[in-house]
Amino acid sequence: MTEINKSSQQNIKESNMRMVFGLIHKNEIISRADIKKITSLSATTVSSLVEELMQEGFVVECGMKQTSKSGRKAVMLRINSDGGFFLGMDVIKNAVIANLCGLDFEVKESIKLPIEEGQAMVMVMLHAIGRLTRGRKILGITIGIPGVIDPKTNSVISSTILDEDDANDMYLLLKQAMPNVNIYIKNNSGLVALCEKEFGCHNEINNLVSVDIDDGVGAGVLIDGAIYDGNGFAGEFGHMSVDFNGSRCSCGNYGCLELYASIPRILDRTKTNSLEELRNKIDDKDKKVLSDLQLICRAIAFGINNIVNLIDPELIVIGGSAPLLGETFLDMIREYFEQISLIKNKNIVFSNLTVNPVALGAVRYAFNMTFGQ
Amino acid sequence: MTEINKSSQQNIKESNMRMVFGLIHKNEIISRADIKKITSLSATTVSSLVEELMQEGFVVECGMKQTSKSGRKAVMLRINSDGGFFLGMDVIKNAVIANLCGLDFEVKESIKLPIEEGQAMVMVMLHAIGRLTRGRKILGITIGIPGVIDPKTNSVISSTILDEDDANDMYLLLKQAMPNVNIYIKNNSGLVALCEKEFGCHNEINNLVSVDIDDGVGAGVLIDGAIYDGNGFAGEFGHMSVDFNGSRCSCGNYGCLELYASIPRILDRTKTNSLEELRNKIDDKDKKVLSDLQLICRAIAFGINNIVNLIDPELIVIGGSAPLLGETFLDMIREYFEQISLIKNKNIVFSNLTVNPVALGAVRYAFNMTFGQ
DNA sequence: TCAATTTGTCCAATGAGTGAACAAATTACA
DNA sequence: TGTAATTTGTTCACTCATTGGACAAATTGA
Repeated sequence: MTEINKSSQQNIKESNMRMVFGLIHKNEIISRADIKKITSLSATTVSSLVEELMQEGFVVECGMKQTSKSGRKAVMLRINSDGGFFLGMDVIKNAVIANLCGLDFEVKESIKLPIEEGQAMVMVMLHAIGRLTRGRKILGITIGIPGVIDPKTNSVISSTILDEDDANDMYLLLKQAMPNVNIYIKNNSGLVALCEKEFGCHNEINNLVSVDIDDGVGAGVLIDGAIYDGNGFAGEFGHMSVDFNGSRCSCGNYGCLELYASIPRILDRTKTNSLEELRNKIDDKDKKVLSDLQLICRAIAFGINNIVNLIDPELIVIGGSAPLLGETFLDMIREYFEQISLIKNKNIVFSNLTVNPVALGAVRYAFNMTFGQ
Repeated sequence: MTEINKSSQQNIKESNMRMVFGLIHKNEIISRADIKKITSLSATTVSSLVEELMQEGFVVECGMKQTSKSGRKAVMLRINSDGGFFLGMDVIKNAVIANLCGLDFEVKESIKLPIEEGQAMVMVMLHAIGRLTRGRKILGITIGIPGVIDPKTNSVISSTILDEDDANDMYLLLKQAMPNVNIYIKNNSGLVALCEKEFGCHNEINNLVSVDIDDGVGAGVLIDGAIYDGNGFAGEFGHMSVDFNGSRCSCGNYGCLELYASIPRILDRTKTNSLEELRNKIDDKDKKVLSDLQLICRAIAFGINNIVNLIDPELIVIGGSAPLLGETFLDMIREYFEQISLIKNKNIVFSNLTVNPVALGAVRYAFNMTFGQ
């Protein structure tokens, strides 16, 4: 028999509690009366929900403030940033980066542990978790991995950087170490997309694609505010083809975007040795380099246009190392895009995040799973 | 101030009511006791919800049946197929096709009204609505349109077949004629995708893309069981490029899939005059035709692979006129796909629907909006 | 100083869901 | 045939989240 989720009074309370918490979180400081006005919950309900949030240590009162022309001052409420902590991890080829954040998403502590040759990756992760979580109220942990994860079982199906043992046992070993904490394993590209939505200063955009240009080319897809994984393989943007007569890629496809637009390929084609050198030549308007970049930017524009023609997101954010190349590079992409696109004036921007977007996205993911987006 | 939706007891009831109705609908006949077991609602609640559904005329009792080894027979429940009606419309270049269905989705009545030169399309639609709805309890109407619709206002932003007046006033005029009925205006490709999910015999698949190959090439995107419109332009699959060195398309892009895979282009390239002729030549293993089809099928495979690398749906359903070409055609596409894909054994099938998928999808959309999916 | 306003708590009432008790219907078996 | 066991579905008293009204406290303005 199928299991179905019935609704009960607990659902109402949880949902309203999340809403109230979300409001306090978003508004920095707010009074019970204003929460009542915004939510149209009754004063009684607001008071009782706030009371419970204070009991749990998530919310604190912070003085009185005049909020209207006349009448009694209001007691202001704010998040207690130390009321609970989330841990977000970015697992890369030879290191594990772990950030610990409070409820205000400020990074309280951050460590980067190298992974030595032959060392089991999971052990390094456990070490990082041990160091950051000691004695703290941990509400959730998210691990960002380059690879395919089965969303149902949390198991890593395939990854370019994990060996089989690491992939198989990861979730269980982590869960064993932190049995009372929710642990999420997510593809890193999706976390970047979430980070862009939540911290990228794009206001209230819920459908976006983040394009990551680095050693490889990937994409994170955000739909209705949530990371979209498809069957686990969503976001393999680097292996979208823009030329079915192009050369063969290691993935088996022909004319993949990654063959044009990964950083190594870009350096190769422009005959430069580093991003700094390339950036300087772009800024110096080096004719040869600008001409070499044409094909690259055109390929990227075709890739983005293919995304737009399929899922028409509100925003495309280009991140990874690409922003280091400067606005000229972006403008070239935009120009090609406008030439070929059915939908004009699409919002295509560089990421303006200065933090590690995987680790911070990971923290935010755990937060959203705990408190609702 | 932002408006936010609070939860109340009414939400619980509505949600549970939908669940119970959905169960009865899905199981054809079922007893209160079985509903209790499946939902884990209390017997009291099940009885009271069923009572209300019967009052509204959506559900009827239909005799007793032994459902277990021993004990009292159970009173069986089923949907009252005449308890309410939905109207779904497929608006094409020169005609309006309207289907009226009861709660069992059987087509009770269907009409196709031609649109004469110079006639206002909305008038024809109103005429169809008038004829089919008279004296019936209408629960919802969905109009399927080839074009871009603003999901917030229900207004048609652009369409290849509607003139400006028709596009602007459509929703308001329809609403005026049927003020008490919910009216939805949706892009036709999305409705096809929904129809495939609900009636295409693909069990429990919630992420799929339907590819429509006809005069044009389009796609409907279904994500988590719901039609995904993006900003309104999602599904312009025909203008995905597979060759950035290809010839220019009327849309401004180069190497669009539509230049290879629309039915007119297919007939053109294979030098045949009709789909029947082409089908016969394929079945006769005409070497020339099979060779001409290679490029077409390869282009389609590249397009599908691009979809898969971006959103990795569980299933790709190819519909429109393409299934008339037979399994050989599909196998050629699959073969090319396997050669180039990162993700193997993707489910790519022909549509097996024999009904008008836009009109039926439209009915289902209105149903889902009323009773929840 | 008093009226008006605003904040936030207390209290009785509403309504959705629950579990226990129970009557009715049916099978199994002595 | 009669009785025990099982199953179905209803009635009733109870729980819990939310609500609206009453009310006290705090504050402004006249």
